[in-house]
Amino acid sequence: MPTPDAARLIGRRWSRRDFARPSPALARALLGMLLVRRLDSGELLAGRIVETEAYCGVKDRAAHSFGGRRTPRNQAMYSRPGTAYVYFTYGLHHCVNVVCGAEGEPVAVLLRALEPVLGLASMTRFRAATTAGKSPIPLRRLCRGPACICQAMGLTLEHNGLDLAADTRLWIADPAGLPRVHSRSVVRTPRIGVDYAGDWASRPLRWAIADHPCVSGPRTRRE
DNA sequence: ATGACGATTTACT
DNA sequence: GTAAATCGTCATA
Repeated sequence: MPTPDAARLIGRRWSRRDFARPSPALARALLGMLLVRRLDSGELLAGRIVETEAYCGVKDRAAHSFGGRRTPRNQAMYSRPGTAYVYFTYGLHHCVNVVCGAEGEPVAVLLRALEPVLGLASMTRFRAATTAGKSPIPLRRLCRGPACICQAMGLTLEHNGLDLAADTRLWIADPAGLPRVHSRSVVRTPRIGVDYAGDWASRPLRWAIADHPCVSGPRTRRE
């Protein structure tokens, strides 16, 4: 069971309307929020979101829903705002997205990095179990990268389609005790790993907290 | 039925 | 810097 301390830290859970906005707006708004997971054991895992990417639907060549493509894999993108879209890629990795926008509009925000907040020991175990790494994983690397988030939090296709606005195992929360992310410390860059996406590849649709040690990719600099 | 390819991570030269 | 790991998904036939 969550301790009173944990409950206070986690703060207000996001509801449906919090998710119902365009993906760039959501990508910015998610910075500083918590991704919270409750394990079957009752233990809580949580990480503060420090890096996101917006995917803009049918017109976005980098999006899985580009051109209105709708397949068994990406059908969660067409669900209500607040749905979790988890997909499997490269034969070994999972990534988690937050579906947003209007009902049925296939837009989403990819969670790329978290600062671990609760359940660090379990996250470390989950990561070690999937990576078979030799050296211990430093805290800043626990959730640095979209597939690392899923490893650390134990997210798989089982969690695809969960309703973050209602499910008891996975949700987004506005933390009570953590500082708000000021616009001065936010950087925007092109998205990572979408070089195939033509002119959409260079659009600044990645958001991150500048100079945060848990952010993936090249070092981000404050503007 | 077949083949190409990932919204990645890690290790290594 | 480059490459390997590894397989579900999707487009084509």
